[in-house]
Amino acid sequence: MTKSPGKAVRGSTTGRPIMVLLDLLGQRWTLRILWELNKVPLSFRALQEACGGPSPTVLNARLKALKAFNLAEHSPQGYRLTDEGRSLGEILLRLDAWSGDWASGLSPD
Amino acid sequence: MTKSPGKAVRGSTTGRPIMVLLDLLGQRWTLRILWELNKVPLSFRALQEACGGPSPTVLNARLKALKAFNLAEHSPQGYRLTDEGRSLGEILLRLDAWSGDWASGLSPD
DNA sequence: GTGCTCGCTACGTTAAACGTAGCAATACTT
DNA sequence: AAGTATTGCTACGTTTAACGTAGCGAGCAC
Repeated sequence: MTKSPGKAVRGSTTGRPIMVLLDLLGQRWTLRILWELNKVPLSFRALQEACGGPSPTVLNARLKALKAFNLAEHSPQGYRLTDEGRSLGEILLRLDAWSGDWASGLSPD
Repeated sequence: MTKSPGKAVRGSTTGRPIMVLLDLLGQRWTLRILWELNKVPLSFRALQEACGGPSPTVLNARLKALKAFNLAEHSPQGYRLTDEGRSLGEILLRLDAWSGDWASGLSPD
């Protein structure tokens, strides 16, 4: 069974796109994979290393999901984000910017 | 041990804020909790229901983390986002907007 | 007191992720 | 052509995260 907007996901039966997205991004490694691929295309093994060593089992599962959702694809140059994936990646860059301010407010040195 | 920017997290030993953030948001229910609290403050039990029924064990663990990271707090009106939490919530609204376009591109009816 | 809701904690069970091993396919080397 | 390396995985037994139900102590309502 392939999850997609319109179908039920963990914690929501409505299948609203945002719920599907939150469910997808809430799975371990998904955000990190998007983050890494947003910087540069990587081979399976290179991606695994860049992420800090998730098991190939999970990595493959996540890549499968990202491909099914048209966010990533497997090119000759390795795995990379699609156009849609890159537009999502831009939001991740905002998270990065945000996290800087956030960190400087926490546990001040 | 309390994780915080500067300390190691799953998949990263550097403790860069973005890594801490991706780790936090990549835990199940965290994004959803932020999403719900970004709309309206909720009591523990109401939040649990709004999220679609995560176990109280996990919910409490997430709330603990969000409080430790100064993203949420427990007010007399229930759990709610801090100022910082709300600024993160704004980025989630962007995710919502993005997900609309994303969904319309997937599996066209 | 009786009965509510509230914020949890306990605890046994299921599901997700781990880590190591290894295989088939292609590419590179000599 | 034969050997070596790399790539993209799959298999599988183990550990960790999340589940789900039960229930407790505190506070308020009547």
